Amino acid sequence: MRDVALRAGVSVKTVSRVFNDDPHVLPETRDRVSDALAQLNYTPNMLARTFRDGRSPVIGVAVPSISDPFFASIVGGVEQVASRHDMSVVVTSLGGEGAHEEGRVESLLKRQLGALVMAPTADDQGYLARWAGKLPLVFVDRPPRGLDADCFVEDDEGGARAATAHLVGRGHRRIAFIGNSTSASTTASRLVGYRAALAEAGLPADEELVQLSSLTSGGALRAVQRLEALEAAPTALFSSDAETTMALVPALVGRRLAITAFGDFPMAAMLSPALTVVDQDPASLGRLAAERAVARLDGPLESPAQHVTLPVRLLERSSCRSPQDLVELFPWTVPDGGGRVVWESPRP
Amino acid sequence: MRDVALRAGVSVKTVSRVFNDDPHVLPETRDRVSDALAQLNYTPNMLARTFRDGRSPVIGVAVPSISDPFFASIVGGVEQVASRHDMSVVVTSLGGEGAHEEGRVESLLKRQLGALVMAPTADDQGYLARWAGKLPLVFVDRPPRGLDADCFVEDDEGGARAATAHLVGRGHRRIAFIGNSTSASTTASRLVGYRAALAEAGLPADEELVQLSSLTSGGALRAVQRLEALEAAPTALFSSDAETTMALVPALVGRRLAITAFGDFPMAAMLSPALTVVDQDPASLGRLAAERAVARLDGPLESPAQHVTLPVRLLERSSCRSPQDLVELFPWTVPDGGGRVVWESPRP
DNA sequence: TTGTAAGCGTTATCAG
DNA sequence: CTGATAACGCTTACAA
Repeated sequence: MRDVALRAGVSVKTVSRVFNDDPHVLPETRDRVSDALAQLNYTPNMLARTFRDGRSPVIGVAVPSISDPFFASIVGGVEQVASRHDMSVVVTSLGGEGAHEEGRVESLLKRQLGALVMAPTADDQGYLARWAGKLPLVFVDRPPRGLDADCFVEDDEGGARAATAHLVGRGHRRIAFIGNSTSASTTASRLVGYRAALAEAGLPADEELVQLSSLTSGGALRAVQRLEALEAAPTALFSSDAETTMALVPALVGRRLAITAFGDFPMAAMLSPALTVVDQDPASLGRLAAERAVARLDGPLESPAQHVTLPVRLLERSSCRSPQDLVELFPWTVPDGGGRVVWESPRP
Repeated sequence: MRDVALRAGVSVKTVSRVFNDDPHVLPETRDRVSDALAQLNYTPNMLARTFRDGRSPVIGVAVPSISDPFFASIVGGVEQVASRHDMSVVVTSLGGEGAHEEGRVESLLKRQLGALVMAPTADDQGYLARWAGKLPLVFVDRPPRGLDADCFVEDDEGGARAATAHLVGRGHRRIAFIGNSTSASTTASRLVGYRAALAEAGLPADEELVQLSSLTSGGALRAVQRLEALEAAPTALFSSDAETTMALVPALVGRRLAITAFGDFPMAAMLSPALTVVDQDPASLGRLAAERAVARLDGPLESPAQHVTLPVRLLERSSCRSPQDLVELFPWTVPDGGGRVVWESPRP
């Protein structure tokens, strides 16, 4: 920039003005500077600009796993809004366990983010209190614990209750709940909804029917086997999240069960039978969170936190027959661990 | 930081030293500073540090769409490596069309990225020449055009040839190619592979059988209908990418065709029939690209560009019967546009 | 309309 | 071992 100023015979401040389209520059001067700019093909150093005003035009996004399609959609939504506001998006995966959350998030925060959007994995976000006044913190999918902040979640309890009631309406009386650990608050809320539906139908809440399995396909299979071994085995399943459902599907091959799941996912409609699911809208979640963050950035940081619950919809497909009418699930598929390698690229 | 120095009765430089574990500090001084640090709960300003050394510890990732599971996995791979090296990841979606590429990428670059990993969508990356000397540029999935740079792609041609040959081996003689626009170099290479397989089998290259459809499910359906209307309709399809395949699946409901696809995707093994696919490894692609970027960051920027082609594998599942033995595809599914809404959360 | 000076938070340099 | 000073590139406040 100094070089440009020198070449154009002006001060650096004038160069800065030209760059920022400050109207108080003589057209003639402007041209001279523009020429110099072009000749040296000067690129402004955003880092310096950013440093100067102390906050970077960056929205941080922290999610359990960036490669999970659900969270990838949230990130996509955030990115869409961010780019409209000339902000970038930095992402961080937290891992499922919550152990890394604080470290990962703190290291993001140290970079003077403009705002943070996060789906927490740890049990407590109290450590964020010291940041709360400095930048907008917006939670998505899961509310914060030990901290009050803006939050966009979906109607976990209502959706789970509707999905369970749907199975009850089909005549099922033994309905299992399968989900990952209740450390995720979404799972806890869905469990509440599930139990509410059973209670409303006057069905007993049998704890044996609640399986908090790990998310591997092996774990899902074991959970299903435990359920089958029960004296009064369930005729239907409610799966608490898309990740669990995807792990569960291979375990259900050839079995006879009805199933309803929280969370749609690619190809759920093309399975055989097509899965009846509670449909969420992760992209909107991301967009709304980002918009809230941007609004806080412009306006006052301190107004009371908003807690928004987005509606979800129960999408009926064909996976919920009545107990008498149950059919084999996924009858055509071959549960061979994903296929047989019949060719491979030659290695160099 | 000045406050800390004041409180500890030392200079800011000493505070800095304590912070950076500089050994040349008396233990006693160190303790005093540490106390002050804790009491004021000082947080180092990474932005300033970063500004000072002129380059930010950030890897930029530019992909067509962050919410596409394939690219989300690439981002996940990059992020994994980045976090091992204490770097963050900023992501940007380019959109399928290439029109926004230059703008989006330039605005990333202006932020003094440490390195850039990208899957280009435009026809030409010549505009990046001025950046090539300043930071590592690493391409993934698709090679750059109009620029030489490090590049990690998968064996598109070989995989497509194997997948097509697999269909030929099952007795198919009329095999269609469906993909998105050949502006993506991956599609172009796969088309080459497809043609090579036909040529090797002595089959004619009928241009009517090559359908470059748009990626919507309606577009896929029209492409299939055009193929069916052909005088000599195909008995088998080769789908050129996962996005196309996912759009295609609903269009194939109840039809009789064999199908092979480039690119695995969640639940492909659970469709009925399970899809035979060319399996890629996007997470590795991302990891390798990031590792290369980091290596260039440490070592010399200027060594010759490396072009690496990763092997792919053909995963046989059940979607490739012989023409005589063809069955209805996805017979159980209900092509009702994804389901019927039977319940919705009450709106506030 | 243009220029000067100061400062954002950190670290390298070099002197003490 | 510790400290003063300058510098990174840019912009704001103020002066000319």
